Amino acid sequence: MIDHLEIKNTTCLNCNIQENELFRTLNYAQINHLNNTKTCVVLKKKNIIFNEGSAVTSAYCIRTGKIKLYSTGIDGKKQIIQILKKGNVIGLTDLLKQNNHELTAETLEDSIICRIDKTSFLKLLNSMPVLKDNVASLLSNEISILTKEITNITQRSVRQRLAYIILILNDIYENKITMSRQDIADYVGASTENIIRELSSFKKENLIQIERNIILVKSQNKLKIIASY
Amino acid sequence: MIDHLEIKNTTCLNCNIQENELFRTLNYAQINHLNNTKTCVVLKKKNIIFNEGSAVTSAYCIRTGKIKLYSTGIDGKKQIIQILKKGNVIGLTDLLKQNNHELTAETLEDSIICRIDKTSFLKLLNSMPVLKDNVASLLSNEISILTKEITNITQRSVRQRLAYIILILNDIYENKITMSRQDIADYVGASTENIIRELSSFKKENLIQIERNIILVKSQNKLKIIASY
DNA sequence: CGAGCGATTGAAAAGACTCAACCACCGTGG
DNA sequence: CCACGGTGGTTGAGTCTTTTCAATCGCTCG
Repeated sequence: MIDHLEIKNTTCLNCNIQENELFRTLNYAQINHLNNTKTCVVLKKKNIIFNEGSAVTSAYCIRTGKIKLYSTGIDGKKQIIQILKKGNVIGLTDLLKQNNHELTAETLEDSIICRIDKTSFLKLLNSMPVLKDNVASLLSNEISILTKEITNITQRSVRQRLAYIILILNDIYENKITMSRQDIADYVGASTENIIRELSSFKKENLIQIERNIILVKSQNKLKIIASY
Repeated sequence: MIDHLEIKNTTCLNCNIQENELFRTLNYAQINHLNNTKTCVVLKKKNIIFNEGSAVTSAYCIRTGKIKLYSTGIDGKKQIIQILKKGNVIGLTDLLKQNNHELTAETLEDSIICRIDKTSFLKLLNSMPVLKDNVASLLSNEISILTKEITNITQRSVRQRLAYIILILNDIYENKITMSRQDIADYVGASTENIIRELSSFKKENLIQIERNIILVKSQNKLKIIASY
C-alpha cells in the first residue's frame, strides 16, 4: 500500500518542535514522551498517506516535505483543500470527529512523515491540557481559512483566485513554486486549461516568471491587488 | 446598536439543554452555574448580533429562532456560511482564535439569544474538561461541512447546489422553508435571478411547491439525486 | 393611494469549460 | 545512440453556464 521506508534515527528532539503548530508548547520531558510514541517513515513523491473513506488510525506530523489534502468528486475530479508542510499536523479533524477520513492526503514531494497511533494521540491530548487548547485554536484557524475560501470561490473570478493561490503557494514553496498545472487547477478549483491561460497572462503582464515548471513571483503587490485582499 | 430587550425570566434550567450542541453533557449543578453567567435578549428579525471586524466579547447560544452567519465581499455581496437554530452556539471560532469576528451574525427571524461573556466562557471551558472535547468535535464537524461545501461549489452547478441547500434548509426549517430568494442565493453562492429560475424549474418538475414565500419540498429523493449525495 | 421592496422574466454579455490537436520534454527499451 | 511512447503543458475554437442589466409585476405598509 504505502511505499515507505521506516526510519529509526529520527527523534523529535532534533526536529524543530518550536515550529510545530501543535507540539510547540511541549517541554523537554513531553517531547521525549512524544518521541517514544511515534514512528517515522520516508515517503516518495505521490504517495498516499490516507484515503478518503478509510478508517482513521493515526495522526501524522510532517517532518520534511509537502502534502496535499484533497477531496475527490463523483467524476474523480479533485479539490485540494490545503497544502501542508514541515511542522503541520495532518488528520486531526477526522480523528477528532471519530469518523472515517473525509479527505485524501498525498505527498507532493519526497517527505518524512511521523505517525502517532490514534489511541496514543488521544491519551497524549488528555494528559496535556495545553494540547487541547492548541487543537482548538488550530481548528478555529482552519475554519477561518475555509470560510474565507468559500467566499473567494463564489465571489471571485478564476483570475483573482489564482492570484490569491499563487501568493499562498509562494509562501509555502519559499519563492520557488514547483507545482503541476493540474495541482494548481485542483487547488483553485478551475480547469487546467483556464489556469494555463491565466498564468501566461500573468507572465505577459510581468507579474510572474515561468522557468520550466518553476513559477517565480515578480510582483507580489500587483498580485495582491488582483486578489484584492 | 442592537435593538434588544433584555429578559430576566429565562433560565437554562427550562431550556432544552440536552439538545444543545455544546452544553448537552452538563449536569444539573453545571447548568445552574451556566445560568448564572448568562444574560438573555429578545432580538427582532434582521438584527445583527455581531459584525465582521468587531472585537469578540462573548459567545452566544440560540434559545429560539434562526441566525445566518455570513461574510461580506468587497462589493458588499454576502456569502452565507451557515444557518443556525435553537441549540446552536455562535461565535466559538472567533472566540477561540483570540481575534476579531470574521463573520457577521444576523437573525433571520425573531429570536431569543443568550450571551456568555468571553472571559466567563473561557473560565467555564477550563473548569469543565468535557466542554473542551465538545468544542473540538464541534469544530471538527464544522470543518468537515466546510470542506464538503468547497468541493460542492467548485464542482457542481448552481442547480445541483441549490438542490443540496434546499435539503439542508428543509431540515432546518422543519419542512416549511421561509427564506428570501436573496438569502437563498447568498447561501448557494449564486445570483438571485439564477436561483429564481432554478426554483421555478424545480417547481415545474414537481420537486417543490411554492406558496407565497414558503417553499415546500415535494420529492426529497429526486432532489437528493440532483444534489447527488 | 403611492412608495418601495422582493420576486420574476427576458435578452445580451461575460466567464469558464470542454474538446481536440499539438508541442516539448523525459525516460525507456531496442 | 536513437526511436518511441507517455506525460504534462499549451493553444484554439466552440459551447454552455452564469451573470448582468433592464424592465415589469405584485404585494405590503405607512
